Amino acid sequence: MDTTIPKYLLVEDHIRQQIRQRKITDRLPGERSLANELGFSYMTVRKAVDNLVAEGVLFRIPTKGTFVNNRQQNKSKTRTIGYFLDSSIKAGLTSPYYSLIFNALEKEAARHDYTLVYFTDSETAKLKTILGKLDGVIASCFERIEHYVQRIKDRAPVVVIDNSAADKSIPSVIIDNFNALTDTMDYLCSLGHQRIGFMTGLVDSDVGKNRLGGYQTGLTRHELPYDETLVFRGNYSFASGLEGAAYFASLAQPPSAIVCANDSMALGAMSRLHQEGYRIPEDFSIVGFDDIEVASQVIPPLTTVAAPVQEIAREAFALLRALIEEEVPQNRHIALPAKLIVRESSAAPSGGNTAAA
Amino acid sequence: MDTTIPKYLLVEDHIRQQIRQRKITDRLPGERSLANELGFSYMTVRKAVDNLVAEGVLFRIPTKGTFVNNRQQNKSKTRTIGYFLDSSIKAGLTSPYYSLIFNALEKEAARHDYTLVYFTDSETAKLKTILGKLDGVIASCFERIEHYVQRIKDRAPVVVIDNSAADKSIPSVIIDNFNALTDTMDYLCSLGHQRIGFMTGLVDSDVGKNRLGGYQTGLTRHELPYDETLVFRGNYSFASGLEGAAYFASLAQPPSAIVCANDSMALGAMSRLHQEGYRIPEDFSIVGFDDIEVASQVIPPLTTVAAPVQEIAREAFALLRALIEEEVPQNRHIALPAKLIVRESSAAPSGGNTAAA
DNA sequence: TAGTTACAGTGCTATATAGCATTAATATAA
DNA sequence: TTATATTAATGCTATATAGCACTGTAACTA
Repeated sequence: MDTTIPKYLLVEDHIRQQIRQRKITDRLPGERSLANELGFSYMTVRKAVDNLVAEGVLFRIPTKGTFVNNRQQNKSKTRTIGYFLDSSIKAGLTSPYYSLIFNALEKEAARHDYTLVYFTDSETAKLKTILGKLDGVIASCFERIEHYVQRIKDRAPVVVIDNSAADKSIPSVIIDNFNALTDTMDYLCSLGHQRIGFMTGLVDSDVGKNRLGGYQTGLTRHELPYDETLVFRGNYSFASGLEGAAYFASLAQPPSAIVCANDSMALGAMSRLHQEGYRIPEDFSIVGFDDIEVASQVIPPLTTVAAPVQEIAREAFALLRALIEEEVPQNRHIALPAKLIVRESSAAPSGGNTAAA
Repeated sequence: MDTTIPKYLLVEDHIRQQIRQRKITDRLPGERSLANELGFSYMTVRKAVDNLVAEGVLFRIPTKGTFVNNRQQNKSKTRTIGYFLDSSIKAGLTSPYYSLIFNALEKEAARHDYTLVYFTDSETAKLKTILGKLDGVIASCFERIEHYVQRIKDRAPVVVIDNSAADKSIPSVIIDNFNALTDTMDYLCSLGHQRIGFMTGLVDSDVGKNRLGGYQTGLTRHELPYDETLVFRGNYSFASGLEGAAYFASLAQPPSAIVCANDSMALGAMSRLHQEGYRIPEDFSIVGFDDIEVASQVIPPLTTVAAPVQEIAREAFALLRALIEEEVPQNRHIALPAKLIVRESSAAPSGGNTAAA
């Protein structure tokens, strides 16, 4: 979000990819033609090549060309694996959800006698240092998955969780967000809600898209119209939950229920609605997603979809182990169901529009 | 024989010589001024400096300058340091405070070209594996500091933060909790509060003791009696904040202000009091500790003591670096002041008992 | 006095351009 | 055929310039 990727890194990644895909096996195109081809300036491409040479990926023979260095590293088993969190969600450590994930992963690692270490985004040089000490990596990336993962992949096996890369060769473990949301909609409709608001997360990511998609499909399944004014674009933060709630409350026809793409926003929404004198669930039913620790403690306890963190950890770890052992996993892409947990923040609408049961 | 020496090599040699002759001992002139001084272009000088940085002769701190790397290479081998979090507060990753700390540490590490890795409690065998890959460790331990630290100490230098060990040879960086609390009490008393409740954290630890001690001393300074019923034993969790608030509200003579040993409890307290129909700050003034992210976002924004996380990170890192380089730090125990940030969750008591200013 | 704003300095990225040295292939000349 | 020049391609060095992001400080304002 804030960090724009330097172009020379893009070029590096591109070259790496070409090598990985065997499109380049020995000699690279000349620096100038590469520059033309990619649309970057000569000096930029040169810098990228320089770096790769420094890394040992490539080597140069003056007047002849630049070549791929084909000798491989030996992989040593350190029995340590890393959990990587994209810096764009590094504040994500603040996000209680990632704490759940981390704890679950650690538990799983301990069970298999692995040690888990957490690290986050850093420059390639440091990444190299770290990866040399790890057998494998489990990564949470929101955006630019490929950017990160490709760089890691050269050094260690990777499994992505909670998101999936366009490059389908990268194994992933995700939540079935779509069906979790249609379930939520089924539940709310069965209570009689007919105007249901949705507070999105970051809709660039798969997670965001699928939760929104589940909401929309849920509406159509129950023959409810899709109303743009009932969708608020949040960003997963408590603060945006506050905003969103204020927005919904200000509508001429406010919804009777608000579905939030995560718990932090749901808590923010409850806080704001409370403050403005509304009662929950009488005036608004609130539903979250993740089931973070406070969700069950807050008053009223939050109805939310429980992310199956332990299962995610288990599957991700199993996948990673297979990759480390150079086995071929049966299934490289796993989607896990998530279950709605009904607590007290949701109820039938009191506005009297109780419909079908 | 006729091979002309590249200018950037001349520049490199020049810089090397300056360092050797002690004409440059720490900070280099800026790249631009160096270019002017030597009569070469900026990019040429930059290339020379780039190379020296890659060699490890120099290191850069963006926005600050470029510096001579005086440390011997063999001391710090991995340029990776660990942040250890006692498993008793491992849920602490859930605790937003430790996220703040972690982020601050990482920033500081990056600035000195170190990589930070997070790990937590595990058996000695694994601890050994990890420590072999680290140059040093910064540790947060609540209980049994010695237990953990001694085991780490054999393998790598350690600095403890937010707590101090009985063994005074272990360096530590802590917050001046005591004075932070007396400041808080001064503030509340100046508003006219005379019955002030305190919600403790875990009182086994230094942190817990000193915050409680500051509260008590604050009372006596303002000639207020120490009343056991006004002290609730919490455990830093949101849930115990809920409990504590319920307890205070149930008293025959409830306090007009509640000081909480951290923000999570303060948020829990606000939630509960809200729920029971009390207004904040009219019925209860609430003060927290830490200044976590949501503290400023919640309604009403929370008055709290801001933990100086960036300073903690800076000092801890400086101490650790000294230990890694086997220098003798001037001061092995550092206490940093924390500042009260007044927001809207605190005000003069409305009960009419406004006393001395 | 305390908070805010503006600015200057730092390193970082990016591009355009110009010419050098070396090599291999090709064309030309003996 | 052999030798020599030409040419194009490679990587390498060098400079000028423009703007970004971050940070600490100095000046300003409330």
